[in-house]
Amino acid sequence: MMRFTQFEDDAVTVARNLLGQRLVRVFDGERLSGTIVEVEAYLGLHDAAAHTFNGRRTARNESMYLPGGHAYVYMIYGIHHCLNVVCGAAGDGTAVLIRALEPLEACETMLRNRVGGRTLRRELKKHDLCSGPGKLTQAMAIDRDFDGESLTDSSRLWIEQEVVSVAHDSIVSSPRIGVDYAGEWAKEPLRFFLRHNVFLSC
DNA sequence: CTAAAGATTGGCT
DNA sequence: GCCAATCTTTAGC
Repeated sequence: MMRFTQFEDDAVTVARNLLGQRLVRVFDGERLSGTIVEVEAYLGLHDAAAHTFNGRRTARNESMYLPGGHAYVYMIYGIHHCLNVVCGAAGDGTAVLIRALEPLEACETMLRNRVGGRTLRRELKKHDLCSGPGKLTQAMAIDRDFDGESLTDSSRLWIEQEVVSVAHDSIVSSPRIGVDYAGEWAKEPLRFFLRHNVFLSC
């Protein structure tokens, strides 16, 4: 197994390279994992959709200024957590949001985590497990405690390099989701996902 | 101090 | 397609 460590590139490069790699979380001594199938790039201080826009620096987004390879985890809508991988050099404020996974290992545990957090009435299918940024963090029990975690050193959260890389022409791009407040930046094709994949958020 | 909004999700019409 | 849930963060006064 090779750990993925190429986090120092720009966010778009990292975003594209992360597709097809495996996010691994050790939870209660068990390996939970999934293939990354959907991501979004946030380009830093000049990107109106990024939390670091205009150099904004607060307690919440501080870890987004760490060197590439660290996690930036924040709570959204008071309910969900979102997992980002910081890119570039220290101070860049760039990151990639992990938006969806194809569940691979310990699906039963991830299912339990999903149902446990909030009561769901309908039965959860495999494609409902990690098909959104808030869903995958709930399935993998990732919260603010992981903010600033080093994905190159951590023994509970990291990314593994798959042997076979994703074909260039199977990567599709679109505008990012839920960033309408960002004006022209909302239109930039900075969401990347695997074509025809069943496990996407939308 | 107060208010408003948010890189979402699930349930209901 | 619409809307509530739920609460932290941030901007503004």
